[in-house]
Amino acid sequence: MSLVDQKQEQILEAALKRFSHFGIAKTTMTEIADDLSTSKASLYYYFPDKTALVLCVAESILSDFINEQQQVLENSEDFKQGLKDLCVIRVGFGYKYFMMHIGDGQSDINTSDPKFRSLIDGLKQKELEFVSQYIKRFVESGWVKKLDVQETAQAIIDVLVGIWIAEIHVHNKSLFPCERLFDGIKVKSERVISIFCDGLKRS
Amino acid sequence: MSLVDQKQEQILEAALKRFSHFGIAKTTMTEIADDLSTSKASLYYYFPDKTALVLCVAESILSDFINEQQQVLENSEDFKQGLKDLCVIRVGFGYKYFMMHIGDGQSDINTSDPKFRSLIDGLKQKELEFVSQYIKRFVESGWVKKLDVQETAQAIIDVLVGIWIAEIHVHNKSLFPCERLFDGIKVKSERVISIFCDGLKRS
DNA sequence: ATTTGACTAATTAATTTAAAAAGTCAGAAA
DNA sequence: TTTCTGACTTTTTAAATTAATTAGTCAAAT
Repeated sequence: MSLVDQKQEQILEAALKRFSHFGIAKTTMTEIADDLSTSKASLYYYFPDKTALVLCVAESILSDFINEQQQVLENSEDFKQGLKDLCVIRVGFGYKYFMMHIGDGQSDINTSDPKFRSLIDGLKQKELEFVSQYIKRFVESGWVKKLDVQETAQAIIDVLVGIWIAEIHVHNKSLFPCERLFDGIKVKSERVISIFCDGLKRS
Repeated sequence: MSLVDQKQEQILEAALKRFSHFGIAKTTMTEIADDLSTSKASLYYYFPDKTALVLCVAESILSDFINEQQQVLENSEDFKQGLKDLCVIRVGFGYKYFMMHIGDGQSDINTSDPKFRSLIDGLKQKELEFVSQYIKRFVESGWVKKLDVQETAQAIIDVLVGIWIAEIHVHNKSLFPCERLFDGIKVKSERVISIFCDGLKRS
């Protein structure tokens, strides 16, 4: 890893700390520079602007998010349990990075930025693919009945995203994430996934 | 019906028209009065304040909403079809009264108003009850397997609300409701309900 | 090649001012 | 007596102005 890359890594790390604690909007470039005992101008030597920095951090978090989910599904031999584990990972990430408001609407990120959009779209694509793949595996093993795997995968994702957003929305009075909120999301998601899986089982 | 009641009805009707077209915030008491060729002060003879008027309108809409859903379920002999019809009714109301933003977050209504809260809570209670009742009927008929009906009813509602809010959220760039958005909600809801029902079927 | 202090430009926040809407009331009309 | 209204006050909301902060630049230094 080159020296430039190392420095970039340090900056990303420092930015991530601030972003995940205070949110993107409440983090200034000067603060990140100060944390690294360097100057703001120096940051601009490594990143063209704040948006690029934010995008790098978001990309790092989100690809971890997606990869962990993929791994959990790939290593699961129990269809229902695999999807429940998926819920746990999703909630864990949501709790950890809540302040960044990546997923929900009140985002600090400019969600219409084409670079951000294409990042999100790519990850959604990948997510749809590995959930489809997961279902396909269990269709082939005979546990799940024959169906349109992609459509079904999309339905599962829709449900999880839906419960997620609805729950955050309803308990929105509290600006900060509380464990109770995320526990609620976990419980509801797992409950729905359970029924859902029964509906996919070969009868 | 007394003369006072009649006048109140007229006011509610006029208010509903404006509210559902322009939203609550963009409707003034003077405009409602003008529509009825009367004076603003006159409105205040029949309603103590704007909030009371809004609450009356909301109550009228929402109880219709709930009652139509209840009727559809009560008259359904096909478990899955009944729930799909429920989706259709929900989407229809959403489309009709979208501008009032009753359900979603960006509400023109002060959602923390205790009177509004108790109205909502009461209706949610009722909704949970008749969905539970619906499931119970099909458990007893043997079509649905034995399960905690209330928990299951809540899961169905969570899913429908979730898809609803998530979809509005994602396509939020368009300030106004478009048919495509609500078609999307309908399709996704029905798709999920279908799988869900299979999961509840006695095997 | 990398860093920096001192700079400008663009955003955001705070303050003030003006406009609009909510809400009141004494007295008129039915 | 019940219902209605114009003229009024109070409260909210919107627009305009100003001040402060932050993003982003650059010539000079390391």
